[in-house]
Formats: sequence, C-alpha cells, structure tokens
Amino acid sequence: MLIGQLSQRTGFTRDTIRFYEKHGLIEVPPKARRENNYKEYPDEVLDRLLSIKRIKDLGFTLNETQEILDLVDVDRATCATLADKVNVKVGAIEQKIAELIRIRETLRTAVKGCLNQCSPESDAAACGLVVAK
Amino acid sequence: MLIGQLSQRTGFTRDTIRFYEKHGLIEVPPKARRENNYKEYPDEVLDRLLSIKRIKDLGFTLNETQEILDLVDVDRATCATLADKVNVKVGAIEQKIAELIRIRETLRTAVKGCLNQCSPESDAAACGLVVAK
DNA sequence: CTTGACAGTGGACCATGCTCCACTGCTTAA
DNA sequence: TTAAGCAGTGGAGCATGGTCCACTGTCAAG
Repeated sequence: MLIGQLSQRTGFTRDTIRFYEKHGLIEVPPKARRENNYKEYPDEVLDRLLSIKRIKDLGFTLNETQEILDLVDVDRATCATLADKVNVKVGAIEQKIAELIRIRETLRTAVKGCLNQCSPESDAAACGLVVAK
Repeated sequence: MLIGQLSQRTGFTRDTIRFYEKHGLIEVPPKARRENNYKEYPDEVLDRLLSIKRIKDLGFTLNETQEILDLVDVDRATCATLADKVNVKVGAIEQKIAELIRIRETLRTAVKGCLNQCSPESDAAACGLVVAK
C-alpha cells in the first residue's frame, strides 16, 4: 500500500505518517520499495496506525503510545502488565481532573465574590477577581 | 529593584522574568536604568508579576494572562467584562473535565473487559485492551 | 587586585505534535 | 507532450513556556 492509501484509510495526513515514521512509531522494512522508489507499506503498518489512533484518542501522548505498542509488540506484554500501565494513566487523569475542578471552583468563587461586592460597572482592577490586590 | 530581588520576591527565575519581558507581559520604562545599565524595576512590575503568577496558577495560558491584565490595566475593564472572560474559561475547563472523565471511563471499561476475558498472564496483544484488534 | 556574584544581551535548545515548503522524480490521462 | 497529481527527501516553522549558554560588564569583599 502506498502512503496515499494509508492516509485515506487512517485519516492521518501523509506528513503525519512520515512524522511518525521519522520518530519510530511505525517502521517500514528497508526492502519494502517498489522499483520506482515508492514505499510499499505492509498491512501491519495500517494496523499499527489504527492502534496509534485509538491510543492517542485515549489521551496518551505519542511517547506513551509508542511505549504501549512496544510493550505489546516487542515485549509481548501480558494483560496484567498493560492493565497496570493503563491504571497508572487513569491515576494521572484523575489528578488532572481534580486539579481542573479545584481551579474551576476557585474561579467560580472569585466570580461570586465579585458579584457580591461590586456593581457590574465597577472597575475590575479594584475587586480582586483575578488580579492580585 | 533589580532583577535578582524581583526573582526572589516572585519566585520566577531571572530567565523567566526576562522571557516575560521579551514577550511583553511586563514592561520596564526605557529610562529605568541605573548608571551601570542595570534595570531598575518599579514596584508595579512586582505587582504585575504576582498577578501573572496568580492568573497562571488559575490555569490561564500566558496569552490569556496578558489579555486579562491588559483588560484590567489598559482597557480599565469593568467587573462584568472580566467576569465574562472568567466564565468563558470556566466553560472551557468544564469541557476539559468532561473529556477527561470520558477518557477515564473508557480506560476503566477496557481494563474491566480485559479482567473478565483474560487471565493476567494472557498476551496483551490478543485482548484488545488498548491496541486495535 | 582578584574573585565571585550579579547584571546585561542575543541566541540556541528542549519537548510536543505536527504542518508546510522546496526541490525532485514518477505516473497517468488528455 | 505536457500537466496534474502523487511519491521521495530534508529541513524550516509554528505554538507553548520556558531553560541554558556564551560573552561581556559591574560591584563588593578580602
């Protein structure tokens, strides 16, 4: 399969696919060239790209994505190992959620405090809504 | 005040303060130089940096931070205007939270599905925990 | 007088994840 | 034959938020 096909089937642009190739997320066997020097991507690369898409959509970075794929492909990881990795990520996500909730509450509280103290036309510099007093 | 003092009092490194200066988050009056060419930062810069710190800690980007400060300092914004801006940010934060929760649930579901189907020693490639099948 | 700590400037570099560009070569249809 | 469209390569550039480095100048203590 040529890169255009691969692009169509995965939704990644050619540039993105080449970017992934540069960065080792996908590999093309060095021999996989047509006579005209075009790369012939094997079906496994298609699968790999679809996996990358799935994993990325789950909020993993490209580095993490590569780690996960290597865990599975290279290290032939067990379900337990992979589940551990996913659980670590779940923990990280929960921290982020907690942090965002904290920030949201701070902002909400600040707005409420402003509404109580100030008229809508008050000078924002004075009420300490966001800016330090 | 010299930059070292400013750094101590704000917790920003000199490099960071200079970075903010380059990018227009803080401004030093061109005349504010000692004879030896050292910059004499007025107290307003200290306040400004403390505001930047507060706003950044609330999850705003540097660009947003600058916009907020300009709104207050340059446009002498009202509380209503600023509160609007903050509410927009709250909305954005809520979207992020929702997205993270969605991802967390997907991951949790995947792990559960794996636990049901596979023994811990099963080959991770087979169970579709994360990798596309 | 020398040494260290501080000040100044400009620019390079880091991670992240692409995106775009230039320049070239191959293929295919009108 | 010529033009469009796809393929290849290498490298630059973008946004974000710094960090670090080199090189130079100044100041204060011993």
